[in-house]
Amino acid sequence: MKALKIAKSSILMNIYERLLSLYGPQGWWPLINYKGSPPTKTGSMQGYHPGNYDLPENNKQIYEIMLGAILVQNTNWKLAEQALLRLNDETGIDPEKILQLSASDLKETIKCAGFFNQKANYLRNITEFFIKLEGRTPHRKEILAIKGVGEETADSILLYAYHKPEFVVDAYTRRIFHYLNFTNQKAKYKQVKELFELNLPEDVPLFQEYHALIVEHAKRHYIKKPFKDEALQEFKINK
DNA sequence: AACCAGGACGTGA
DNA sequence: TCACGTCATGGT
Repeated sequence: MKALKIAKSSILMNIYERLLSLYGPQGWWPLINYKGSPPTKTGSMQGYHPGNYDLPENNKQIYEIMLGAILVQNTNWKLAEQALLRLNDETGIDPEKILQLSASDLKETIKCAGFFNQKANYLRNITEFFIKLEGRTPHRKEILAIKGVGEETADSILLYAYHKPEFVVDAYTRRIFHYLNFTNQKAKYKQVKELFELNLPEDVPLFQEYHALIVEHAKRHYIKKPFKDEALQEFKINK
């Protein structure tokens, strides 16, 4: 049992190193309010602040990560970012000003990111939450209690905005590690999360970069079926 | 022209 | 608990 755990740990690190050497640091979480960051697209070697794991550097950036985490739900970052930039134009990412926007204005502003009716509500929910925090770091349960925040979004906020060692599991993570036979399709969120958290050192920059690399890798090899993934073929578990 | 995107929620079984 | 349906725009 312990031997298996060590082996898995080693393989997970090898996969990480492989992805990192393939794509380089991704510069997550992308921040528009980051001086010296040209608003370009994310992706391999195109992140906003690759290799900088000290962000966010202020409360506004924490709030920006929260907004982005909602906006990017079930859409791509390019569109979420457009919505974020428009919100920035209108409010400067000021929570009070965002609450002052009318519902219709808010919806119109974020329309490009899809699901704008519910996301407008979710943005308000998380904005009220953020204001009430008054700079305090929230617990996972508190964040999960916000309507519009599920497990992935909560972990994204904790990992990238608050540097908490919570591994983020998204659809891509499931897809890759199911393909490699590390998890089954129907594994619950917590199970997949623990595959990483129990077999990797509790290292925030590692968790941040790993998740970002998974997304980049999946975009390249796990969109069209059947999946091939020659880059990680050697790590596939035979069963 | 279907299919997909860095999900979450409500519902009925 | 769980399997589905729903939410919606934009890119390929």
